[in-house]
Amino acid sequence: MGTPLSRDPIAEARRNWEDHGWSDVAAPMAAITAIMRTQQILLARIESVLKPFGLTFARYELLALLSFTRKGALPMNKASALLQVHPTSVTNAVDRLERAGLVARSPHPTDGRTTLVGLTAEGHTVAQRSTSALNSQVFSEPGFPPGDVDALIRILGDFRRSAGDFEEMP
Amino acid sequence: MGTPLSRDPIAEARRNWEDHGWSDVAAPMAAITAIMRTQQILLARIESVLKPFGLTFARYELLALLSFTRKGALPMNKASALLQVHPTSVTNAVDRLERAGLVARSPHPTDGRTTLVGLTAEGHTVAQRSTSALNSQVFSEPGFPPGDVDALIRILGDFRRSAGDFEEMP
DNA sequence: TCCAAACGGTTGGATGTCCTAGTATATTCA
DNA sequence: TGAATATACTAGGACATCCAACCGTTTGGA
Repeated sequence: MGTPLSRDPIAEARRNWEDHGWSDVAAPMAAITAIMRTQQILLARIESVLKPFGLTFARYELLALLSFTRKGALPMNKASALLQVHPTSVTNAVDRLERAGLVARSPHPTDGRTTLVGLTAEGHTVAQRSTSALNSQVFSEPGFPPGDVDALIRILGDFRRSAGDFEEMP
Repeated sequence: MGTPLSRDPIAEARRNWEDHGWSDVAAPMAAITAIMRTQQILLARIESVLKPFGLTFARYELLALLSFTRKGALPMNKASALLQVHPTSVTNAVDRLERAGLVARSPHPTDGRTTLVGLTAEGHTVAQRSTSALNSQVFSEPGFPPGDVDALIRILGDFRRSAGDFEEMP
């Protein structure tokens, strides 16, 4: 995040789209590009808060997910489904968290294909502390006023449902 | 995007946050997580459309940016500023596009530090064709109704301005 | 005129994404 | 009962992100 540009590059792109005769898709293009940029900004903020815990957002999400389960453990395929990432991304995160001593793999008691990933005591502590940090440093000042937060939840919930993420009705 | 989950994992996470006493930040957390997931879905759609052109979104954005300049060329530092990515990301993209014959580097006429990156004839063609494909396959059916598109543009524009992206007032 | 500071771009590295392909295990169906 | 199919997870790889550090060039000020 260097010095601000004097003009909004996405508004500029939208004008370019309109100038080229693509007016009917200029607004969706701008909205989608704005989502990309907003994610990038938020990810950078989140990662700077997590860095002192030795975490990235991907690793944090797995720790947080585990911390909300009853036993602090999940089958890896379940983690992949709930985090909505490819199984190889879960393998990567578990590898790194295991190496850091925050989780441990264990075999499933009855299914030889399945590996459980569970929080260690230290993993539980780091999950709690990093969540506190995110709550106070990112989520309490998200950069959106409350009305916009509610609008985003509705708009992006509708989008995710229509994209096939889940079936729950509002 | 496998089979839909029966429940919205982000709504679930929000309930977890509320159950743990973090009600005041549960909604922003859900909004931010939804932005992350929405970006991921959109990126996957965009990349599947670009794949037949041998492009990724990062490479496409650079080609598109160049195609809107007068001479089809820009200094690399300018590209970095306008695309809002780190200079090393531009180096990476230029390397790959140059290798594919879609752009070429050239020295700046008067500033020995500066490298220009310009579209080749083939790069120009690929930029046009891939933009057409995105317009017809992604931007014409973004997954958001028009009212939501306008709301996103306003909300995310306000966010990006307050994050220091640009100074232009609405 | 010279030097320190800044700029531009690269290199090497860490990280995480998903793809393809492989192996081990479980399930289903004939 | 056995074979085909499906599932779970991994390995190797391509890709793109940004960080830290470096080198060459330009700029500005003493």
